Amino acid sequence: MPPTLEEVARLAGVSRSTVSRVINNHPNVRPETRERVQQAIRQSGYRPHPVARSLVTKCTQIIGMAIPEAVTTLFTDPFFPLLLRGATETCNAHHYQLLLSLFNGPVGREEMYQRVLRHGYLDGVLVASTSLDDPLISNLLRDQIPFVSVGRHTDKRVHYVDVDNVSGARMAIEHLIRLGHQRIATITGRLDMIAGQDRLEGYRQALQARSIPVEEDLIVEGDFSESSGVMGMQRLLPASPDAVFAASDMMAIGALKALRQAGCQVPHNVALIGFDDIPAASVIEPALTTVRQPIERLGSMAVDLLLSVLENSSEEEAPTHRIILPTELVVRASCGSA
Amino acid sequence: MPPTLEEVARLAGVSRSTVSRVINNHPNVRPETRERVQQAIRQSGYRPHPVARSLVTKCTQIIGMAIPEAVTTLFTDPFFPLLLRGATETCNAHHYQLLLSLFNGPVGREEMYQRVLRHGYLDGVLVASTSLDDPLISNLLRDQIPFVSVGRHTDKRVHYVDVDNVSGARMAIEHLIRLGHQRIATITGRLDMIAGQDRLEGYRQALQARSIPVEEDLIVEGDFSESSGVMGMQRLLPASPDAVFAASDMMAIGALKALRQAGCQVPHNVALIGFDDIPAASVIEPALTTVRQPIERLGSMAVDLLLSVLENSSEEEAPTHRIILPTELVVRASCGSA
DNA sequence: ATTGTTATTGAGAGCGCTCCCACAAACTGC
DNA sequence: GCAGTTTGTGGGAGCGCTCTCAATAACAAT
Repeated sequence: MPPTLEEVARLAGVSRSTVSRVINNHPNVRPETRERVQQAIRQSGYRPHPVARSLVTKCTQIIGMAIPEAVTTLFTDPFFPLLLRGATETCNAHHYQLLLSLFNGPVGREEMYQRVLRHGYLDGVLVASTSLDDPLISNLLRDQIPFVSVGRHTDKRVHYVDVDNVSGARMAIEHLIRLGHQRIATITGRLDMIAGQDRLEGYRQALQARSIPVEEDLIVEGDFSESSGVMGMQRLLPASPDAVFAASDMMAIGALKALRQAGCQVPHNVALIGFDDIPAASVIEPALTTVRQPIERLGSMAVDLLLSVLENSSEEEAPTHRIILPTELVVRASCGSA
Repeated sequence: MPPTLEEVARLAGVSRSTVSRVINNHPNVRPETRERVQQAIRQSGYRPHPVARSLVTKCTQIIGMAIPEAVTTLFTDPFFPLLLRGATETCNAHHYQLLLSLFNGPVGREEMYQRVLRHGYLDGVLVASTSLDDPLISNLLRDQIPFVSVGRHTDKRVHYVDVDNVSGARMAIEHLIRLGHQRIATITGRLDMIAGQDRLEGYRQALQARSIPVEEDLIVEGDFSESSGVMGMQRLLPASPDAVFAASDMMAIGALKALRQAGCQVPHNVALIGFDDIPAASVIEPALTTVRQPIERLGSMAVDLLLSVLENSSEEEAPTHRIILPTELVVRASCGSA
């Protein structure tokens, strides 16, 4: 049985309250008393019982990371592990804990929501990779649970952090234009996710900025997965693009396979560019030019933002925070060189 | 303010105790009463407060996943995400939660241990990818915190789940032998980790079973990382092996790069085989023959085992559980065909 | 010396729940 | 019909902590 406050108090010859003050660094404790109490704490090996503390303070120092479906997709690329890593590191630094909630599909989603998020142990929630109409977001808003979305969201009330997908995609396309490509196609990501939309938007913006017409038959919709890259590329072939921007590296890899099958050389016949910079991108032949995102920092900033939201949650209406991190073009072999 | 037991009780015209019985499915509640209480629960939208409950039951329904350093390594391959996925899924099924504790390096390790594991919210802990002498394990044993190791451990008291690394490696080598290779080299994993040792052991066993002498200059030590694969291969080249077994796919990819640089064709001059079956394995050229492990099941079984340990923790001395899952050889292009 | 102020401490309530115990009511058996 | 169960219910203590409030001690100001 671990020692309790009471026992430490007895050991130090003071009251429970005084020990509590020492533990929580309250002022108004005489230095001698403080020292005596600390001695008793050390001697007894006392550690505060977090559950008991939470019961009265109403906060657990635990935040949740909620990831709705799409789990299978997520696990094939390093987005998720890196995000997690950034988040846990920042959590550690602030003495918070991270609780992982992967919602595996819509089955039991509502039950899970109720059990885990609504009334759970959590002080706040990080929400990653939701589609735009995900009920999770609206539920959290309705129940007034403090949360931060990893990924831009259109609802005005949602705090979020995101990478600059629009300008990342624009950079990719501008690079292709600089290399002299004219018929630039794109395989988009899921268009019910804001990242998919934004990368497409960047594609459009870059072309328009150079007054290159946007041809709808150079745009096919994918879902970020490799197989959708294969299929997308196959549908794109008749339009004979001279460059392809895939909205994810996995799709770029799929496109590469499809191109090979069709007897097209990359970058000789068709230039190829991806998005994400997954480890495989530098390993495949030819190495993939792509857009890198600061995912780890994204996770880290998401936690920081959530903690600041938590801090001000009692205050008057705080403004909604929106943080956008820059992306970076990583030039490799897959689109040749100028 | 969410409703409490007390309020539900008042609403149903019964006592707190009776509502508690209904919630916890105790028998000895008259059906009519039970119905009336359930009505009140529904009406008030009551949900039990997990923290308050934990304070008295002494369990939180939360288990921790502790991963000591090596985080960087871990995040480059899909071991970690898959393990996490298997674990969370099983947790969900049992209405447990998973708390993630990544120990980023030895800095603050002790502090972290104290804060998170020793006196924390956790009912039990899953420990993954420790080295054999990791103080984490001995600390957990000393403090009698229920835990399960993901990865075999030599201490008799440690419950663990693992994949059969020995037989996986043996299968790989046997495959190479079947293809007629004689000078089979290996780049080992970290030999302070049991997985590294076991894969080397499998290599040895397979050779000895066919009475092929084990030459020490055909064995170089790596650390699972790509760069150690490059370096390992370079050191191996003078011994002119005709086949190489890398104890991880990342190292195999590194070895491939080194071989290419040295002007060696895979599989033409040298056969190459990896371990893990990471996504990149099927993408690179030539596609990598490798040993696949049921990682997701590993995570799932680890949780199951931990929960059963938790259940019997009050019982008399329960036996130590050791679970070994089979691995599977995935034949691709990198070691040619018979 | 007397009042006012501030630093230091302890007592006690209470967070929302579970669970033991007591009690009443209903039921058994001889 | 009365002791001896069994079943359903409520009262109350208590889990380990925080926090308000009152009490005391110490000290400055009049």
